[in-house]
Amino acid sequence: MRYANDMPKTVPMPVGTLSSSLRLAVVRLNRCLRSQRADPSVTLTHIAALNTLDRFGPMTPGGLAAQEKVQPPSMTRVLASLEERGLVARAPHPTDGRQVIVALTDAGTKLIEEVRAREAWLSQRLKQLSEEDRETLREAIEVINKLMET
Amino acid sequence: MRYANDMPKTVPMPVGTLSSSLRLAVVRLNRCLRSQRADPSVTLTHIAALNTLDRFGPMTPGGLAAQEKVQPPSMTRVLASLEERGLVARAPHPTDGRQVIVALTDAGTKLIEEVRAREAWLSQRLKQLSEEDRETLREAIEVINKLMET
DNA sequence: TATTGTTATACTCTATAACTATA
DNA sequence: TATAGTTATAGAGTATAACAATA
Repeated sequence: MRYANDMPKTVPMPVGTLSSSLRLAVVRLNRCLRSQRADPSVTLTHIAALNTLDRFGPMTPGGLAAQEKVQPPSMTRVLASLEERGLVARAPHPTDGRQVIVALTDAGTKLIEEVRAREAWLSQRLKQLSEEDRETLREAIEVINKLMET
Repeated sequence: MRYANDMPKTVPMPVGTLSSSLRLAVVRLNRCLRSQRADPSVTLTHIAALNTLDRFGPMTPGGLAAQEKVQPPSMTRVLASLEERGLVARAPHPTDGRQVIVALTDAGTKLIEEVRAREAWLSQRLKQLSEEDRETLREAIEVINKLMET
C-alpha cells in the first residue's frame, strides 16, 4: 500500500510513511537553504551558529555544539572561521580554566541582523503562503524542536 | 523585540522570525538525520534518491536531480555509487539517445523497504509524539513541499 | 545551436581519534 | 582520572566549469 503526499486526511498515514516524507522534505529544504543564500560569503552553518549565539547569549563551544547538534571538533572549526572574520570573540571562563566563553562581537550582531532582514529566498516564499500555512509551520517547528530534545 | 519559540499564539510571529526558526530547525534536524542513521553503509543522500525513485518510478538523472534539488553533476556521483552497489540500473532512453533512464533494481527496492522498516531514530521519536503533533508534521510537510515547488 | 549527461576539480560540512591543559 | 577544547585526518556532500554525444 502506497501513500502520496496529498492523501485524504481521513486515512491516517502510518508513522513509517510520515518518517520517509519528513526525511525527504528536510533533506531537500536543507539543500535549498544552502544553495539559495542571499550572501554567499556566509555559509548556512555560520548563520545557524551566529543565530544561536544571538538568541541564547554567550556560551561555551561545547554548549554551542550541543545546541547545533554537531560534535565539538566541528564547532571548533566553525568558531575558528567566525573568529577569523571578527564575528565572534573568545573569552576565558571566569572560574574554570578549561572552558571558554564565546560571544558575538558587534560585527557579528550586525551581520546576523542584516541576514535576517535580507533573507531573500525563504522569506519571499513564506510571504506567499497563507497565514494558515505559516501557522502550520510555526507549530511544526515546535514539534521538531521537541523531537530533537529527547 | 525578540521572540522565543514558545511565544503565545495570540501574538503573530513576523515572517522574519519564522524564517530564522524554520532554517535553524531544518539545519539541525538534517544533521540529526545524517548522524542517526540505522545503517551507516547507506548515506542519507543515497536513501533520499532511492526513495524518490521508488515513489515516482524510473526517471532520467536530470529529473532526479531536479526532484532532489541538487545539480546534475552531484546526482551523477550519487548514481555512480548506487549503480556500483547494484541498487540502481541505467537503461537507454527509447527515443532520445542523449537521455538515460534510471530505475531501482530488485536489490534497491529491497534495501529501501528495509530502511523504511528499520528507521530507528526518527520513527521512534515520531511514535512518542501525540497524534496531533504528527498531524501537524504531515501538514507542514505539504507546506514545505509547496514552498519548494515555486 | 541547444540539451543531456559526464568528467575534472575544489570547497564546505562533519565525524572519529588522538592530544593538551585544567579540574 | 575526568572533562573541555583543539589538532590531525578523512570521508560525505555539493557546486561550477569544461567536455562529449545527441537532437
